[in-house]
Amino acid sequence: MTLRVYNTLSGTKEEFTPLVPGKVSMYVCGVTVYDHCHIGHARANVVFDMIYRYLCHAGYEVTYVRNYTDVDDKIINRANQEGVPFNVISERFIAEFDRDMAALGLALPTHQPKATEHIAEMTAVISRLIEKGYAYAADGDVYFCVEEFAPYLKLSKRNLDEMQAGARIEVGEKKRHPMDFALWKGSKPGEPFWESPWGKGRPGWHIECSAMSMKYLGETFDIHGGGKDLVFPHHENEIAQSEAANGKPFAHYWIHNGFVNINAEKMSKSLGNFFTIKEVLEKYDAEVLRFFLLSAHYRSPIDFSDQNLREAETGLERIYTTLAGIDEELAKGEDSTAGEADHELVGKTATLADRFREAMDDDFNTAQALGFVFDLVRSANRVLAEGRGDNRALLAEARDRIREVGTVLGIFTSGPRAFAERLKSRKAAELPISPEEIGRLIEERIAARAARDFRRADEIRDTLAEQGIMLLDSPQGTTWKVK
RNA sequence: GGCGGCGUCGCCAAGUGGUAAGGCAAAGGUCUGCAAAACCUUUAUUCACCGGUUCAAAUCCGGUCGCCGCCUCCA
Repeated sequence: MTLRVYNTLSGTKEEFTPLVPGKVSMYVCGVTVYDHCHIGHARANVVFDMIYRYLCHAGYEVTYVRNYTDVDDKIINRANQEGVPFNVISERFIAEFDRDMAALGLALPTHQPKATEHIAEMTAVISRLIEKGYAYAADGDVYFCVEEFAPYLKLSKRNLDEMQAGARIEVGEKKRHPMDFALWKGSKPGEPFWESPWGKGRPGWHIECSAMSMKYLGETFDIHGGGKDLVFPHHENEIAQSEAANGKPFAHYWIHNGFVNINAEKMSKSLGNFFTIKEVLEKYDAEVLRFFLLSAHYRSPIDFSDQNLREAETGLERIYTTLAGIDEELAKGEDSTAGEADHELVGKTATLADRFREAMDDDFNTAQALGFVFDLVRSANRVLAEGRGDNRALLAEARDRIREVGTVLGIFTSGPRAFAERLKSRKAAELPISPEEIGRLIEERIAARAARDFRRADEIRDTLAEQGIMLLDSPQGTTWKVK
């Protein structure tokens, strides 16, 4: 089975055929670095990280480019508010972005170009557009002439007349057509600027992606991605600039991820209903967040709520519990006897990689892929519960298959014990009782149980339970966890 | 107003022509001094509603209702 990808351009799933066999070139729009990232940014970046990892896993040599938009109105505004140069703001939030992405366990893209380091490439594209009659300079600004580019709006599937009827467009006096967009903006006093054939100024938003993708990936490349909200105008304008300048197709496959919602409404800065990545990571483990984001298909909206995050946490814990159980079983040694291998577990283990690939080949269906993992987990748990000391090699195999899937999705990457400890210490910090006090009560209970004073033992269990602590008895002793 | 998407068990979520994955929650059982975890069993004859096409539809077509997104910066 071959990879099939939903292409926004055609509106259908298409078989994925890269330009150069065995290689994939992919450009994803990064962030404008003027503030901390929110969960919506987390989703977009986790989704494309997953796609990147899967393409690599599928054997492609992938060149992945993700940019930083480090000059723009919002950055300048913030810099003015704080009374600092714009690059102080952009550098600060580039560092914050990098920190957030590292916390989420993202692989680094091949290239992470910054707009301000590619001004020359941009002015070159703009000059070419003017020469070809697709753009015009007007009093220090340069605009793209949308009427000159016939396929304009082919990605968002609109038409110019209707867009105008919508009439929320400001008719810039320098523009010939109200939909024309800026390639270059003449700088006002106090704004950062670069020299150009049209005077001092700075690039428009869209041109950086055209120029940088061309530099790192060529005039035509395979995949261009970003959030759904970038379809219009950003990606539409990129297509116009690049295809007009080069006379060649731009990106072949356009992939857009769905939004993160809060109460079924889009999370966004303007609505003010957003959570930053840092806020969420104070409450939930990064792997839990990642698991949650991948538990729905990347194009569907996903609703962010405490309940959903907690469910994701419980689900992920279930998988880790199994991995821990397998490790414990294996610690007991080799297969005890040459017993018969459990048929179901053999089957589920042997087919996981294929089923995973099938799900992922169908437009990166991570939700289905995780369902298959849970299938195998249940089989493994059954064998574990049956105390099959004769199936250890098989259990080890199952664990390795689960881990393999996890590597591609960027989850199950911790040791099971480390994961459990992380969750525990995170939750313990919110408890009304100290771990020392819990330990003391556990000791007391052990003594009570040894004396068969079950009444006192249960009293202690109940007291702790009231404070959200569950005691777990096992032959190895008593441990506790936070519920 | 234009364009696009969605509506599947109490909740989350796969499934896009062949007779409803998976997770969470819930109930019963096994295990346990009692618990927890884990295992086993149960939980949608039905996929917003109404028509139509088909041997066959959650999946295709038409209509209705509801929700959301884009059309302005936005992942």
